[in-house]
Amino acid sequence: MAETEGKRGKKFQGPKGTRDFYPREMARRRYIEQAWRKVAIRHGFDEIEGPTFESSDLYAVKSGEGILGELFQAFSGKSPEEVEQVKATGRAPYALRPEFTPTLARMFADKAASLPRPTKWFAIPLHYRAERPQRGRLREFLQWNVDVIGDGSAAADAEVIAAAVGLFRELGLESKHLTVRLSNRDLVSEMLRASGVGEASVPAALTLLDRRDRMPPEVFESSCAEIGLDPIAFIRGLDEVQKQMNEALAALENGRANPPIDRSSPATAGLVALLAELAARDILKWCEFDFSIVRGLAYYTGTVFEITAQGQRAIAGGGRYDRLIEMFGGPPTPAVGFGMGDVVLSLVLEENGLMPDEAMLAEYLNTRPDAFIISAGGPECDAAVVPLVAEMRQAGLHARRSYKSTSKIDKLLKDAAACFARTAIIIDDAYSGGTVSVKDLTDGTQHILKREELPGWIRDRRAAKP
RNA sequence: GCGAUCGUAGCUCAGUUGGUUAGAGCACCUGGUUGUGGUCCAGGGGGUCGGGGGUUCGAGUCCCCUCGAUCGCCCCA
Repeated sequence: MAETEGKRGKKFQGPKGTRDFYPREMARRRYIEQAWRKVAIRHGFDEIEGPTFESSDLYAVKSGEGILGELFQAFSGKSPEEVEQVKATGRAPYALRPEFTPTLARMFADKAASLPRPTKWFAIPLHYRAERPQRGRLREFLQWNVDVIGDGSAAADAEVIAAAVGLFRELGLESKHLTVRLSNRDLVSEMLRASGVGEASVPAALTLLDRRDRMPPEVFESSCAEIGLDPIAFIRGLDEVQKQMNEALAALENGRANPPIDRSSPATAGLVALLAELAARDILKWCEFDFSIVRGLAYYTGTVFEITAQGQRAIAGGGRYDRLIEMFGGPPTPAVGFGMGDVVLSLVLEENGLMPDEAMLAEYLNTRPDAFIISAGGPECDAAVVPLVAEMRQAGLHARRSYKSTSKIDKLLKDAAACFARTAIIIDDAYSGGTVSVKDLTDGTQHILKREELPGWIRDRRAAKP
């Protein structure tokens, strides 16, 4: 049961696959959100946001059956027709957003005429998927979406990948922790056609390749046979091109001359162009080609990639979707982007000891109190605490005090340290003369100051610290 | 949607072959009455053992159902 009857009334559990964010967890969440936002802005992306729920039809436009089955559906229940529709069809008129790309495509299509090319957008929305929760996968999660719209060049592909790598660098992750695995659907499709797969069977073949690792070899082979593909020869050919491309990547990274690559294929030429763009952004060492990456979604067109850490599900995934804006009623517009979830990212950070402790989070998130005011005298000193806190706050400082009933200085100072206050303002008998003692809790030094000097002194002191 | 394991205070756990008012550490609160920072001492609040049902003289301890978490399958936007 989700609720239990206790002496005090009902007790509820949170819904399956959701998280409660107490201050400690919230600080970690803010840390990730802030890094996402900071890095996206640094890379020239503007933040957008859309509704938490959309018309179900929006997700039906480009999705397969499986995806619709994972939707959290929503309806107002206000009109009998609506309720009837849900009963009859099992489909509600709205759904909580399972991904952001349809919203983004809709938003772009609506204002396409007035938007610059390229348009660079990012978002940090909550997403909802009615899946069975597992490690690294919940039913409600945050996802960082980064997209370049209106630029079909390899430069745009590299631009979004560079943003992902920039995020990893911001958080202290290194190329040894993560790999950006690159592929290209056009290249794989081209090779499929060259191997005798009919045009109509190419999408099925891509899906097959995507699932290759998750099915028994016999099944894979028989399925290949059905669409006229010789799996052994094809995989060998694919591996050969992959090897060539990875050699080219290594050569470029080490500043050696490019080994000869067959550039007669437009797709191969595209990959070479992508390499040059990645090199220009100094992120080659994070990347490698892996043509087994196909991505499940049908709407991907050219470059596709996944970012993985050892032993984890993908931390991010994305690619080029040049047809999607058009499908949502906009002009033909190339686009590329990726999504990165907070759940796996958190796991990877924790696994590598890169999640900051409470004190570091307070510093990074700027939540350390500037001043913690305590009384060290008689009742008149006690009475001065609240007015002084108010005074500091009016001066724009983050001021706190203790809510304990004790008058023991050591316990009050402990209270100050517990919230990582930068200074403790100690009101003692000198207060009637207009001075207080200020203890700098970061270095232990203590100073006598006039009351009116406090805000300026605290600010200067704070600015002087690294 | 399927299978496996687990579920005792806010957290980490202990609870002998079922037996008196369920324990510890940490955290939290209050004291140790003029005292300067993660010490020390004493005291206190807080669990009816995820929830429901059953077996039994008696269940946290056995059985069934259910909720949740974890791992795998499906799926993975």
